[in-house]
Amino acid sequence: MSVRDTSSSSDLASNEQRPAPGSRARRTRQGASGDKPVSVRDIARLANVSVATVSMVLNDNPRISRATQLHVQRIIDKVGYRPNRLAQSLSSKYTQVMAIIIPALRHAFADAYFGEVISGVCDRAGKLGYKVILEQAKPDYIRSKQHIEIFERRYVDGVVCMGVNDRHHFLAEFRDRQYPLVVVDNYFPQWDLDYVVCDYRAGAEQAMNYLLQLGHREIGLIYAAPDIRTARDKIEVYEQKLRAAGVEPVPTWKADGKFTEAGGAEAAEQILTRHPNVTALFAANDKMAIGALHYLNRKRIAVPQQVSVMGFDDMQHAAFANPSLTTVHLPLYEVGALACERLIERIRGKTEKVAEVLPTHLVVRESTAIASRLLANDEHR
Amino acid sequence: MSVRDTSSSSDLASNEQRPAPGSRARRTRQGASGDKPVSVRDIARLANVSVATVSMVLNDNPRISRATQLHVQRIIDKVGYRPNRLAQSLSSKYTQVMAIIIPALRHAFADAYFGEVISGVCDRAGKLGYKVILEQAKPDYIRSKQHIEIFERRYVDGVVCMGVNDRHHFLAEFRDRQYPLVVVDNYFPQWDLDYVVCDYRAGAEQAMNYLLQLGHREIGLIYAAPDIRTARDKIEVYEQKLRAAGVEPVPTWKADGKFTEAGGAEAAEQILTRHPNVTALFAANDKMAIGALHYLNRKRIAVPQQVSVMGFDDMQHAAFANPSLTTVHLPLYEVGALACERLIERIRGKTEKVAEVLPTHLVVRESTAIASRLLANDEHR
DNA sequence: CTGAAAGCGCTTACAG
DNA sequence: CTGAAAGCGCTTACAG
Repeated sequence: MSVRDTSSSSDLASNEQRPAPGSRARRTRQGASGDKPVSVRDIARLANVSVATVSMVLNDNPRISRATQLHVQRIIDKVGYRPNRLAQSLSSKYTQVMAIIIPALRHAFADAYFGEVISGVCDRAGKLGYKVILEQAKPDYIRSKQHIEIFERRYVDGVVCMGVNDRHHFLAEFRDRQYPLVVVDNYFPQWDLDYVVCDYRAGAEQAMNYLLQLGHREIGLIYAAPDIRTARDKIEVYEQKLRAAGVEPVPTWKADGKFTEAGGAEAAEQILTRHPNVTALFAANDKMAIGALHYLNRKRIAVPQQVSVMGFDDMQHAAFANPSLTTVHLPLYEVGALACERLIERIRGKTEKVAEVLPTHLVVRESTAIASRLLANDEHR
Repeated sequence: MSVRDTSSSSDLASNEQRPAPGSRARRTRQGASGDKPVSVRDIARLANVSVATVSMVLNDNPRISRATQLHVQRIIDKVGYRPNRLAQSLSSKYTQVMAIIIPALRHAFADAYFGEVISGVCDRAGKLGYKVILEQAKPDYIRSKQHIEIFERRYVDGVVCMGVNDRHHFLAEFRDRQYPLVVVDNYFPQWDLDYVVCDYRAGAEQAMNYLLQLGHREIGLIYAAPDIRTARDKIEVYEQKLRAAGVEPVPTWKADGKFTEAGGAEAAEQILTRHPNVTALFAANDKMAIGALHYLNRKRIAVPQQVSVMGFDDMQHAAFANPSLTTVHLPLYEVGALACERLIERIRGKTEKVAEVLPTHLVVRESTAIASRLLANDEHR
């Protein structure tokens, strides 16, 4: 016992003077200038305290006296010491990293919808001291359990999932393993997951109320992705609102636009070919609405004089469509930021269920007008 | 000496039977089910080999015999063992993580331009076993040296920088410290940095050649960000090409559109108000071109009959503008993917300078036509 | 070809 | 309030 004590304290003493025994020529990369980066041990030596004390100063441990705190901090600042995060994470329970998981869409990040949410997540994460990694959940990513691996291999403390639908059963695996997860802009009554979402029902109501008030009755719906709960909400509200206005919705007033411009154009064509008396098109996102505008322009159908077009999302370019797009504004940036914040609270042990719904509002621009059948003159406006 | 040996081997022996001494009730979080995750030691025990051997199997070390390799691998697979990446990174030199740094634009990620590049980086990184973190380089991010910190604190092995301009002096700091860096879609003759870029000069030439061939002579330029080298390239080519065609460019044919739709609309207004005889507008990106289209539509100036509009970038929505936009296609996804790949090679020790230039091509759509002054009838097309 | 040991740079009970 | 020691889970010379 005493022998070990002696040997280890002599080891320690020698550490003060020169590099530890085994570390002679290892690791030459740090800073590429060849010098080893400064460590807790260096600070401890300079400050004449133990490494434990330095560590506690670093972590604002209240057990450290104000005097020591200041003394050690001054040295840390002077030397410009930065604790190695890998070592911190290995010792502590946390990596201070979260992942944004988004499914495998072609060039997914090029979509302004996701981009807005990502911006919100990243900004808030940065403010709260977290890093964000980006994960694309392609089918074989899930199959090979890589979404679980990022937790098991200690890459992240939690995940934020966006663009997910009802068939993404992998979401339930996070819950089963108690890995912190917040779903963004969607919700899953069947799986009991935390979520932060825009109020899609209210948004759809605002859109439909406005179109109905303008006198539209035969209203087409360009929907998409019925395997997404919030997307179904829009469809349901559309039908409910028509019925409430005394109009029985015709099934073929609807067409799937797949959330793309091309899909929106095709859907508009389908609906208007089958029902030339439709006076308004409600698209479930701005991209499809812009696709519809494109089709209508090409067919020389005047917007909004002959057909009104209503978008959804209020992406930045909606204001610069020709004509500019009336749409429903979604607080996507805020949704991302809030999801990030709630996730961090979960990681830190908060147990209350997260179920936030943020309000939307209508933005009236130039693609909507009074229903043409109410006017003597189609050219009006 | 013999005392230490004895005591440590008895420690070791006891480790085989039960958790290590100090680890009694620590770390209860892993998997939240309470059980400690399996480690190299567990695998070593199960396979009857040393942890060194397991580690070497994990790292495909060729010194391990084929038989042991297979034997250990089978056990790893059976148990579903996943090495802790934090521990791996702490021991080895690499984190297998790279950062994408992009400057502080409002909701930066919502821009399709950046999104395309990011998609390329992420896809390629995933294939090569790297994770990607997102960093926004706001002014005080740089001021507080956080871009250096991600290296010093061992968050990342390298960075890819996009959206940077000549005043971003922090780029040189990466080079000075020999931190791996690849600049995406821009280049810095003054700083000797690795880069992967689209051929902006060739792209601008394709655009100008086409407009000139259509008979346009008084061509407006909606430029932006002259502090970006590739953006200046477009301006230079525009002037060179005009002169080569015998036209002396008038300074006020140019206006700054700030790379936004609103800026593009304003720039178009400025140019056409001052020079009503301008027959074509060349915008340095699609967003500004769409802003210009918006202004022209509003002013009832027919595109392309009265004024042609040329974009740049070929973003997805360019095809759905009204009218659809003639533009220059940029291989942004490929640029991102290649930058990622070259960065990883750099991280792994390759020393050759990276200076890749990827080709662009013209995409002719409906926003351009023969110069109106050449036609008797302005309504033609 | 394989093993024992030291080390990576932190944090955290534990003891005082 | 502070220090000594063990531990986090890997990798890597070094020795055989």
